[in-house]
Amino acid sequence: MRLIFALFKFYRMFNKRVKIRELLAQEPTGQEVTVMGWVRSFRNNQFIALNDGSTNNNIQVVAELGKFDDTLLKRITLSASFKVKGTIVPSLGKGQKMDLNAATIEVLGDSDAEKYPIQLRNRPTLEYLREVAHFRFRTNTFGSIFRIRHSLAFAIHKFFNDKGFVYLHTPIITASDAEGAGEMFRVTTLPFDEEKNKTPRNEDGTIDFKEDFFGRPTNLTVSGQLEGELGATALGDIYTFGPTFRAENSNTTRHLAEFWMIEPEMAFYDLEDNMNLAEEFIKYIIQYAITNNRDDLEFLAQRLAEEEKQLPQDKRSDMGLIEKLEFVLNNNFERITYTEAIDILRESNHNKKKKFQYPITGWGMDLQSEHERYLVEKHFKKPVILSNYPREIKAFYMRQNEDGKTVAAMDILAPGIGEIVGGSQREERLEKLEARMKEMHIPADELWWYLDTRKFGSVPHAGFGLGFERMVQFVTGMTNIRDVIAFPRTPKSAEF
RNA sequence: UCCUGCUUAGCUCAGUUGGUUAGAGCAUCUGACUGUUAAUCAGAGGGUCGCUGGUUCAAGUCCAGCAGCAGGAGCCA
Repeated sequence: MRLIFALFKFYRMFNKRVKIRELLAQEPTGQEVTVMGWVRSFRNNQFIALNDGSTNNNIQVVAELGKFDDTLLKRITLSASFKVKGTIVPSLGKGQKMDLNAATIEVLGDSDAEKYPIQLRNRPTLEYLREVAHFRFRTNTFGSIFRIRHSLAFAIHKFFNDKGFVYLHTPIITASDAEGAGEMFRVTTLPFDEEKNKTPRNEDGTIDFKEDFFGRPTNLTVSGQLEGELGATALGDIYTFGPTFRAENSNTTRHLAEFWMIEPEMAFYDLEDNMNLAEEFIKYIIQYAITNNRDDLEFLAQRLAEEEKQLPQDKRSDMGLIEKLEFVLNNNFERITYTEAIDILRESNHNKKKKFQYPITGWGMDLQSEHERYLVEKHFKKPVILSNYPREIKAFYMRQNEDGKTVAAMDILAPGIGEIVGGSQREERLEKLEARMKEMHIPADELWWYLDTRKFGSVPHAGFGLGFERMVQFVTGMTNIRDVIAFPRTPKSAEF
């Protein structure tokens, strides 16, 4: 019995695939292993750099000269896939600590080098890689980005789970058109062939949505917040983490038509509790990535440093990527009110020299990107939490402050990214909420279910939304949001 | 949606004031070499100059329209 077990163990040792990340952490002691992966480079007709996606580091497979026939060697091309069995020994070369001396090399899938769109030595641009998004995963840059993206997503669930939050799945398809968070994508099964006039019509010529799948107009969600509040006012603390859709014609480095958002919503929280949670949350997930993705962050830090070398001096960052993240961890976010922000901006030399494209007209104005950037990047040089905005420039559901002018809103602004979190304490007083909805022409009858939370055991509560891709941008240092999501959806672009 | 810019070989880019046959590096292919490290060396093939129209004896180059992409703005996360 013991012999069978030993044989089995030996068999497994020799045949079970080991991930390259695990293998490289071991010491080379002549162990027999099987690895599988894709060819990154084939040097000297003898050395195969094999990568399996578990890390940017490759295992160097040594195919001893004369041991394998030419027809096999010809098939070792960029991105071809292989199963290699052999022995791990200390490397004779200088670039790596171990070699895999191949006993057998088995082709899993050929890769026609003439047609393969990415040549790693060519330094393909990020723009080009977006056009071959199905292959950009095979580059070091995107390998690192997507492993970090995964870590951040996992850390988010861990953070909230450890705090006893309930992960709530709010709907992707919503009937509510009243959230006011931007243009929506219509969801319908109605035919829209205008020529044949198949679209069902009412007598007055408008479209008859009673014939539609849900019997009413429906859209893709722009936010799970309102539904989230229903959960929070029963379960206590909830968070959502799902896709969100905005049909805005936005062409910027920080907008997507389909993106992922985290929206925690907490009963019995006030604005300050909300800010404390958001700051702790952001620091936690950054710390998680630093602890668990050191190699990938170092790779991206180097990539960013090289990219910035091409920029003029004044556009380069003061800190390296990892330095920047550690700085964020080790310092409190600056907390100021909107009113204080306006004062700072008004008194700034930048304003006095009339360098703002949009002048500081005074209290009540909406802050432009350039103003936010000035506060975060020039004045404080760290993340800033802005709170208590004028009620006129904020959403209907935000809690009205006693001054009658402001609401208990808070935005977190991050250097290089801008607004990364938007949140508020919610208006829990029915009369105040209804009055505000009336002023802002929000149809109360469509939101009867939302208002009910204020009629039956209403409680103070608060929440915020964090744009996941913007967070990934901040951690990876990628300047374009399209490079931190696997398959970006932007205006005129939905390939793959 | 607005403003600005870009579009030349598989990729990254040169291409002068409009002038004969549009170049380079890398990649690819062929050969050589063999402890390489983005391997190296030699040779070869590879182009509808984004699309449509215009100006001109002549357009990669000038003009207009369109498309796509990028950056900035707005909207926002």
